[in-house]
Amino acid sequence: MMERILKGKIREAIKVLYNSDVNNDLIQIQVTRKDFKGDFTLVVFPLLRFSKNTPEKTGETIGNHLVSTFPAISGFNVIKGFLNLEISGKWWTGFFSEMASQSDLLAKCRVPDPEVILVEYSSPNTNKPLHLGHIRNNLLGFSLYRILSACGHKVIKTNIVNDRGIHICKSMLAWQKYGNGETPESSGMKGDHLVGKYYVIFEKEYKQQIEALVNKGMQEEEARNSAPLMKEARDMLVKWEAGEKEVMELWRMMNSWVYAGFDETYRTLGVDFDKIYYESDTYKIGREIVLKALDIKILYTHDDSSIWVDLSGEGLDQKLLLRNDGTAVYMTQDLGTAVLRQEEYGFSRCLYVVGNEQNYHFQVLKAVLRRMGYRWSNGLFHFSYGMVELPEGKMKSREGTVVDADDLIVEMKETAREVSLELGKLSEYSGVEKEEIFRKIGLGALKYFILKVDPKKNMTFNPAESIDFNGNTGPFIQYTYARIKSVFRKAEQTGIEYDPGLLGKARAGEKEIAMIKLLRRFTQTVDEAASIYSPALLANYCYDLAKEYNQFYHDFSILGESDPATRNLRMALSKVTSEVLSKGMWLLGIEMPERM
RNA sequence: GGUCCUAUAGUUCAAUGGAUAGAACGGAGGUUUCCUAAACCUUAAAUCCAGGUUCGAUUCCUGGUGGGACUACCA
Repeated sequence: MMERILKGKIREAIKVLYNSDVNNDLIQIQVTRKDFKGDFTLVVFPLLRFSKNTPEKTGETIGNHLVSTFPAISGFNVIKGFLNLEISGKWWTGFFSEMASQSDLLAKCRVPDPEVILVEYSSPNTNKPLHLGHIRNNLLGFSLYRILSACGHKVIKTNIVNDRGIHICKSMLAWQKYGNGETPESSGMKGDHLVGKYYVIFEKEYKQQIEALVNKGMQEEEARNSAPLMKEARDMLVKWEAGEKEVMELWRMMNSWVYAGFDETYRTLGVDFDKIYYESDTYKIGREIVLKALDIKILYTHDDSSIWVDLSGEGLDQKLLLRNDGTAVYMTQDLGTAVLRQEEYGFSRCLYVVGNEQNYHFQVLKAVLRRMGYRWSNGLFHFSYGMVELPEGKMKSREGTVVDADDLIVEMKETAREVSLELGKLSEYSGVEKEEIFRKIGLGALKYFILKVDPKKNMTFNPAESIDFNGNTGPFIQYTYARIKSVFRKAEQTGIEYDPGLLGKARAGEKEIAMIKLLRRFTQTVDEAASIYSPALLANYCYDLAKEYNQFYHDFSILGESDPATRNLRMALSKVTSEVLSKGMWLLGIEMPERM
């Protein structure tokens, strides 16, 4: 790594010039900004205390010393307090030959001490289909999995399905009353959508009952509780918890419909899981640990015998962990899931990909586990991401403003088809091939749009405008890739061969060196994306690289270049760029079409 | 009330405490006998306010203001 070498040389230089030992933190090396001459920049301000001189003089002195002692540095200039070091073209081409010959681009990213890391993502409710918010969740979770795996960690993708509770009973009850035995087969509906339909029917009927009661003079609060449908739903939950046969069978049947539907969505989205947990299993474990903790006086009971934890010492509140009837709440099952996972995998880190609306929940979860003495709770990390909002505000299922995941994916593919057919570049390909290309482009646009944004920020999705295929978009990067592939097809046709052996002989021009510099940043970007959990970093890197390559492609002929060494260099640059783009996008879960 | 997140061109997004705050879309204008114009080039346009720390602040700290979330015996 050039930065590290430079740091060492500069340390030596300061030792010799000023007879001082410098802390590494004070040697700040950065990539030289565009518009300035040079490759790496040393910020000299922090070193003035050693030189006891002006920034200009200090830069000058260090620059001169470096040029005379380190051959890779071919020159320098000092502007204000910035020492811009110029690295010789030979060093760059040398670096690039090495990179071009490497079979595994990510080899440098492997950490010396791999960890076992669990990533929990998706976490759907089984009473309604997935929506745009879940898409962000799934894409982030899956991409984190790929990025952390690329760094050599053993990463386990898990999903926790919220498959129990009153909300599930609502769909079940509505289906029982109004469904007339409708099934996914009989209706032709996707299972999760069918179940979601009955959830909506329940809410509609329930609302009518409340209104009727209020009109008879009842208070709204009371009406809400005494509406017949709600009573029936509660009865059903009691029966479910008691394991009553009929209810369990209905529950299993409708759940199986939902899971089949989810599986389809996951498949089209290109995400999967190594291990799926069900809340209906883990809440029992949660109950046990809560009772155990009560025995050793970590928790306390209220007058009504419900069980609580007092976290006011940690700046949090009291929190209920088990109801007075012994039934579990959300926190109970998450405690159980965490403990179960630790037993099964012995993870050192567990990432919860869950929206920022649950920040408080995860603070409490961690605090309770710590209180209970689980050391590994330190490794729990809430990967808190922002909401996806519509231009008119938050998505609300009650107001029907939810963007359905399946619909959106279909629309994306359709738009890709329209754009593509209009451009008319694919006429020679078969229907199947074309469909595959449309799919990759449509999904690529959607995925990139979501992943390029800093995860912790809320983002806006405008159905009419957000999905573009020009500019800073997935298809832009895919297009760059497809063009490179096209160059190599052309090379094959015309019999131009790429000869890596000639790389050493090429002299790189300014633009070629710019490309090399950018390519060099790939592994650093992967490392950083892993350490700060940010796929967005990688997405933006891929864009920068594609942008740079497009300029290069526009300004220079690759195959048309007559000098064999230069042509080879340009071909190598194209090849490595395509590999980096493809690998980078792969880390985001985005596929690349060979042509478009 | 308390806690957390957030505020950058008209819009959607960038910027390890560093130089002249980058892109894209949209606006205005231009490039195609040449490896894919889903591209490339030119151009106008922005750091919420007030303090503080620093040689240097969009970035860190404090206080405001605006937006969002949480503060459920829902999940």
